[in-house]
Amino acid sequence: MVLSSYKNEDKVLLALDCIIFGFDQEELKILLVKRDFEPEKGKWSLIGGFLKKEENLDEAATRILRYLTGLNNIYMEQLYTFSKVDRDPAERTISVAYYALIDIATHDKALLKQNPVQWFSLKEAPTLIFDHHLMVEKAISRLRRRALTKPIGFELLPPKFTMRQLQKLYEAILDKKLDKRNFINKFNSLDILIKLNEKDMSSSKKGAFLFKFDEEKYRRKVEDGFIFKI
Amino acid sequence: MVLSSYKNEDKVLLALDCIIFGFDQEELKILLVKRDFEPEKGKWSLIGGFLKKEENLDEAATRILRYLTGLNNIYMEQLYTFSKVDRDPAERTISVAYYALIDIATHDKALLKQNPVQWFSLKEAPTLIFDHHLMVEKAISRLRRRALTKPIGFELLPPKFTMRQLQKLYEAILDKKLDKRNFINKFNSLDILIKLNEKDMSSSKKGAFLFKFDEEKYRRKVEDGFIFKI
DNA sequence: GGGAATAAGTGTTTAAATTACTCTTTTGTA
DNA sequence: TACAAAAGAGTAATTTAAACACTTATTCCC
Repeated sequence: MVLSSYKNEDKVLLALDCIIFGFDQEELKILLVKRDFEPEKGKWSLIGGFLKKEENLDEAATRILRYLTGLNNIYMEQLYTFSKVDRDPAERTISVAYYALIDIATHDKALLKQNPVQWFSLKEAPTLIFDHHLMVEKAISRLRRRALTKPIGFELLPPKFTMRQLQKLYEAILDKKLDKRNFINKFNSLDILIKLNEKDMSSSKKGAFLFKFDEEKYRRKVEDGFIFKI
Repeated sequence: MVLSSYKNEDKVLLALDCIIFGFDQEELKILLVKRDFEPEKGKWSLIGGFLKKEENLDEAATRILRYLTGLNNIYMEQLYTFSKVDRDPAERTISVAYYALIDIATHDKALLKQNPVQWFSLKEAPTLIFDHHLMVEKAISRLRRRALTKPIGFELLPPKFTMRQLQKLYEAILDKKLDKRNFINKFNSLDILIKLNEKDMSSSKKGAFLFKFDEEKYRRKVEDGFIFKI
């Protein structure tokens, strides 16, 4: 059985579901869609789709996300494959979960065109169909760990951001308050940010300097054995 | 397409492949099988099989492993799902990789009955079929990270082991030398080992005390917020 | 124009964790 | 009985993490 040819094996439907994280300067959000077909029509769900014969999973996830947001170049990562026998009551499907990170401010216009999708704060998200809550839970815990060892947080911010925004993002991801001075000292010691000669005046009278992530410098440091660890 | 019913979607073959790690008191090994069917008949491969309609992936991985080793209660964890379109030249298959940890000494007899399987040291393993080398690579890096934050190493040791054996295991997993005193101090401070009133006399004249992992104590500590970190 | 309000920006001290490091003990075997 | 072979045990130095509070710049309002 295990060691035999595979002519007579069962085939299955392979779905993909995307946990799309966004950040709005205050809290982490996820993008959900109101399902417009059975089963579970009218309920909130992760964005999903099915794998096609001619594509691999990363490509399928990208296609599904682009179909929804109209955007390429989104950070995505495969999360886990969910396979409970009756997870979808309509038909046996296995679902590979991906998570994506996008900056809400930059991408909101494209999304707003799509009627049935909506951002929900993590803490106020509605009940989801199937096992989607498990997927979200696992995605949060992966994001939390990943944010400490890879600079993926920048995917959730605009290209230029203040230190305050960066700190608030990490506080949202880790769900705990951080000390301002320690945070800034730590990040400065990593030496992967470029301080711009520009201030953001929207949040204070003094104005806060804008920074951007120095992707090239980061890459070079990694090549030299540097490990990002906040 | 994404938001439509799923009557007409493509179905695929869903395979599983298991990276089985073992430890023989000196180095990390993986268990491979000589493939006895086409394609790639006669070449070395990970242990694999296909998902059946009535089981989920964890169950399938357990079944496949039991079929091979005759054993239950093996530590297994889902690793990643591989989906390159032409990864299997015979037919489009998606493969979910699992990795398992077993103590070679305890389980070797059962394995020896199975002719086509063989242990290979990681550094001397033969070329593998398909994308199995990617699976192994990813499994090693997962194991390496996991071993630092979960006491999974004990799965690779006999129930009773010496401090020396434990250290050698960690050295094998992390692929670097560790300082004997620091290692022992660190582990003692975790306070999850039971020192037995028994010595292993096989490796020295003085004899080395045997220890065992206190699973119950570990569980209780975790409940109190303890995080294993070596 | 002066003062109040608001958030930005900045270092030091203390505690904790990690690393580096070597000699003595035990006991079986020659 | 002495030699070989691995076990066992503690301290000092360094690095990293955590706690902590005041000054500065600017706008807005009076």
